[in-house]
Parts: sequence; structure tokens; C-alpha cells
Amino acid sequence: MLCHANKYQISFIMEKKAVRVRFAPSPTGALHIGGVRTALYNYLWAKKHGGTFILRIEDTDQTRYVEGAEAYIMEALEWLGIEPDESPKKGGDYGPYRQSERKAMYGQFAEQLIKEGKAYYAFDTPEELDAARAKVEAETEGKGKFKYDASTRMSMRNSLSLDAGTTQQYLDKGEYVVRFKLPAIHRDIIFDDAVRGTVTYSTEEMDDKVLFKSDGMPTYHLANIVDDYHMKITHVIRGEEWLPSTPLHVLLYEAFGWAEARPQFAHLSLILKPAPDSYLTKQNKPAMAEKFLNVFLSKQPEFAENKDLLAQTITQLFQDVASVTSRLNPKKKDKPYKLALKAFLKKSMSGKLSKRDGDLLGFPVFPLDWNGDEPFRGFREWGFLPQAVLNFLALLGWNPKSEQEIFTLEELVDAFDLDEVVRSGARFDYAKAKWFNQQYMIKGEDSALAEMMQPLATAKGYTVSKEYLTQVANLLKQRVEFIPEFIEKGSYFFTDLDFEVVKEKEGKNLRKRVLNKWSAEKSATFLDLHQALAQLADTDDLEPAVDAFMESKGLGKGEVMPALRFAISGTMGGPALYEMMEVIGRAKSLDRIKAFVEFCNAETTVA
RNA sequence: CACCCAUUCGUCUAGGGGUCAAGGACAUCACCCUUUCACGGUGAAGACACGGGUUCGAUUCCCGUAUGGGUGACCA
Repeated sequence: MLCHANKYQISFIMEKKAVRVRFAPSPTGALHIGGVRTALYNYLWAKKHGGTFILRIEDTDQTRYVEGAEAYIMEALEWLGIEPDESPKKGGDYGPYRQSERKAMYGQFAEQLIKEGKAYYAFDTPEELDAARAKVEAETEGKGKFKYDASTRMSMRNSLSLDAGTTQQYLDKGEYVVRFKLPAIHRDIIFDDAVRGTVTYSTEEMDDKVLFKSDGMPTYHLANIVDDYHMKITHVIRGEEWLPSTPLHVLLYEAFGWAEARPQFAHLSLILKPAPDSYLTKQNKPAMAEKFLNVFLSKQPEFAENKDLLAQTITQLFQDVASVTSRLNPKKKDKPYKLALKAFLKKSMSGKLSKRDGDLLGFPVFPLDWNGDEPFRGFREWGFLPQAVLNFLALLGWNPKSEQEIFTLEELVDAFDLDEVVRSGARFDYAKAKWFNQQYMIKGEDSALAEMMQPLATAKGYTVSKEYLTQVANLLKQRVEFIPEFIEKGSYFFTDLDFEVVKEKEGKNLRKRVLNKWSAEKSATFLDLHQALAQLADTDDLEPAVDAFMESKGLGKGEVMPALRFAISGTMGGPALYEMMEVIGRAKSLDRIKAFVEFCNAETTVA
């Protein structure tokens, strides 16, 4: 017996159709991380089958067009290394690849359906439609929805309800839309989804969707069917939000007589917001509470007068991180301000990952920086490596049927299968994203890391060679999670220490490990050590020299190393001491030791 | 409100009637390694939403309930 998931593969093999998939974003802003995953799965599926990965820009909504969005999408795909084979920029045999440039062809297909009685002209104004919706809503106490279908279409203004003369008058004015005419007899639309199996909808639930808008542009529904057909798309891999409109698309393929060429659908579950306990920690709880409250008040300023009470409430709600979500359910005795806050928090803390979440929750949700009206930082600028992002995203909603976690792009192509895409929504897990990044940093070439560090170092005003950065990368890469941390955490590689600052940051450790035990004798010892090291030849290793020194003075490592470490790097953490000293340079290191001794003397007032 | 989709450790997931006293990864904790911090290693803790069926047997199949998600535009 064949299970549904294999059927399409087999039929496709038998037909020997070349796989052609498209990623079809609309240029309404930056490319969301969920979109990136969709693009990736499309890419993987195409490459796995030696097929073609197409980028098509769906810019049929002129009002939502955002300048720079298309360039952003291209740059993001390029950064990630999943570039399309056919695209507006690259061209191809099935172009143009921007729907606005294919505008001329859609009208004829709308006309065709009208001629065949499968669609009709409609002249209702937006106001009239709003009124019709409002009326149904009022009659059903908000429970019902207006449907433009067989039951209502004859009472609306369209070419079915109006006589030919009136219809012509409207058409002459040029203000009309084309609506799809749902079949008169209801039936179930059944289609096979590569990730979900058999999905069933009844035409009874559907309505006469607009196919062609009054501005002369097609809607998504028309354009996507016409384009997929003409671009010979074999698999439509897209987000779950399209699942409910898929039966309409199925009907459209039938209406055009293209049912045989209908692509295989695969609907990907959405990426959800992370679990609250992953970003609410004991330390940041108060700050997060304030952040949430501010956003709430900016959205619902009418509750500003309740600010103190709200602050109290949110603190209470956040008290037990594990159960926040369940505490958010409304209760009868809740005051209006509390209900509003709960509703807001519930929406902010669950559901699909959205634009704003990055800002609010403190992690990137877009591949690259975006400098629009609402600017935000991308994975790239955050310091993520593209391969890490790809790897993380690939495994968020797909499993490779093995216990392998780290995959190169080639390995992903090889292992990927729509069959193993999971059906349920996956929560974004920032901690895991960080882990992947760290893994790729450790694996990464030191010189490549150095290259990425270079501009950041320059921005900080450090003038350092690539060779130097390469050495720093080598020492630090398993101790940092993002590229910028090389510069931030490793600042002592780039600039001399200010021990006053060290005292502020590391006061407790500094006192415990060094200052509390400091004495005139210690001071002298370290100056002796300084002297001993200064006399070393460049070819002599530091470690045996220090070891010998300690032995001669009868000192243990614990009495010497922590102080040296503070002297060199100003912190107890960090790479192996001697390697650090070699990279920073012996002369500089010795200067730091001397400065540190003086600092300790001053701190403990020993001379 | 209606329709569709989903539901295994905190998170991502494996498992699709007996081999599951449920496997892996992240996160957490402990130990080892170590001058420190990491990395690495070893280990601990941690899950089949609930209720009914079907069956000799159900985490796995069916039906309900609950919960979560999506959609319900002349937006995509």
C-alpha cells in the first residue's frame, strides 16, 4: 500500500517532470525568518531533484509596495547562499519574474473565465461590501460572516444580477472587479498535501473571491495560478496561511482546464513565538515587564491612568515564569484594565513569530538589518553565520531521520525530504540558534572569522592586522557565540586595561583572588617575575619559565596565575594565559604586569 | 462565530499497534578535564493533553472534549 506521502514522488518520477519550485514573496517589507525557511525548503527540494529554484516577486498590491524590499530579499538569499536559478535579476526562460511586469497577461484569463460562465463582473463599492458585512454581523450578534456566494450574489451589484445594458454602463466606466463564480452545487474539494496528507474543504464554506481588481491588477489567487502554470511549477511549497485558499486554487486549475498540470502542494507550519520561559529570566523579568507595559500603553493609551495598577498586575503575572500563559486567561472578576492587559500579553506571547518580536524579546527575526520606518537588526549584523542560520532553520520543522545535527548545505540538500516536514507549528528557540552559531564558529576558519571581525574592530577604532585578528579568533572562538563578541569580550586584545574599570566589573573576584592576599612581599615577587620574564629570549617558552620561577619561590599556581590573568586580561575568564600573552605580545604583557602591581599596591596601600 | 490544521520532556523532535520501564539535540543541574572561562566527555532530571471506544494489547487506529495555530480583504 502506498501512503499518501509517497504517491506524489512516484507519480513525479514516472512522469519524469523536472522539478521547478518557486519562492514567491511580496515586496512589502523585509523578509521574515519564516519566509527564509520557506525559501530554504524550496531550494533544498529543487536541488535535491536537480531542479530549478525560482524567485518570483508578487507585487500585485501596489498600495503595499515597499521600496528596497526586493533588493533586501535578493541580498538575504545571497547572504545565505540559496540563490535562485531564475529571478527578476537573473532572468530565465519563463520571465518576467515580477508580477507587475506580467500585468498584461492576467486580464485575458479573467475574461476567459467570464466567457465560460465561471466568473463574473462585480461593481459593489467597498462601502457597500462593508455595509453588507456589518449587516450580517449585526443580525447574528457578531457570530456570522457575510459571504459573497450563490445565496447573496443575486442581491449584489454584478453582471449576474444586473441586465446587460446596466452592466455595460459599469464596464464602460472601467470600475469593476472579476469574481470567481463558485459552482452551484456544493461539493468537497479534496487535495493531497505533501506534508499534511489529504485535506478536505467544502465549497459551502467558500465564497466568490475577487480574481481581478479594479486597478487592473490580478489578486494573488489568479496571478499565482496563471504564473505557476506558465512557469511549469511542479511543487508549491508555501506557508500554512495559504492552506485555506488552496481549495480555491484547486478550483481555478479545474476552471482553466489545467487540472492535470496542477502542482503538488506542500504547506509548511508556521514558526511560532518562543516559549515565555526562554526569554523571561529572573534577572530580566522587571525590565521585560516594563517593556511589555510600555508597548501596551502605547497601543491602548486609555489605560494610562491605571499605570501603577497595571505595573503591579504584570509583576504578579510574571511571578511564576512557567505558568504565565495559563495565568493570562481572563477571569470574571477582572477589572477592564486587567482584562485588556491579559489579552494584550496573551497575543504578545503566543501565536506566530512576528516582526516586532525581535525588538521586544531581544533576538533577531530577520536575516539582515532593515533600515525602513521601523528599523531592526538582522541575524547577519547580530553576528550569526549564514550556515548556522540555515542549519537552525532547516531543523526547525524538519527532521533528517538521523541523529545528525550539524549539516552543510550539501548535506541538507541530500537529506531533505518533504515527507519528513513536521505538521505542527514550531516555536522559535533562540538558545538553540545560538548553539548552532557557536558550533559554526568553532568549526569555522580562523581567517574567515577574522575577516568578519575586521570591520567591527575598525568601527571601534582599533587598528589591527588580519593576522592578529586570526590569532584572536583562534583563542576566543569557543568562548563566544557571535562575531561582535570577539571584539567586546576580547577587548583586552585591542586596548590596554584600565584597572579602575576592572575593579568595578570584577571587584569581588579581584579582591578574593588577589587583593585580599596582597602584600609588600607579593608585590616584590611579581616584580621579580616581571624581571625574570623580561630577560627571556624570544624563543624561550613562557610556561616553563613561570613554572621554574614559582618553584624557586615555593609558590603554587593558585598564588600566581590569577594575578597574572587579571594583569593581562582583567578578568578570570578567557583563553590559556600564555597563549594570550604571546598574542598580545611579551613587551605589552610585561607592561601590564607592572601596571597591575602598581595598581594593587595603591589599592592595598602597601609600598 | 464558522471552517481547516495541529497536540510526545521547558524547547526542537524520533517513534505510526507489542521490541517504549519512550530515543536524540538545545536549555538546566552534577561530575571529569583544567591556572580561569569556555570547548569536550560522562551522568542526572524531564514528555505520550484528557475522556471514551476498537483490540489479547494503544503513545501509535477511531470518535469526542480541551488547548494551540491558521483563515475568513478589490493583502499577499
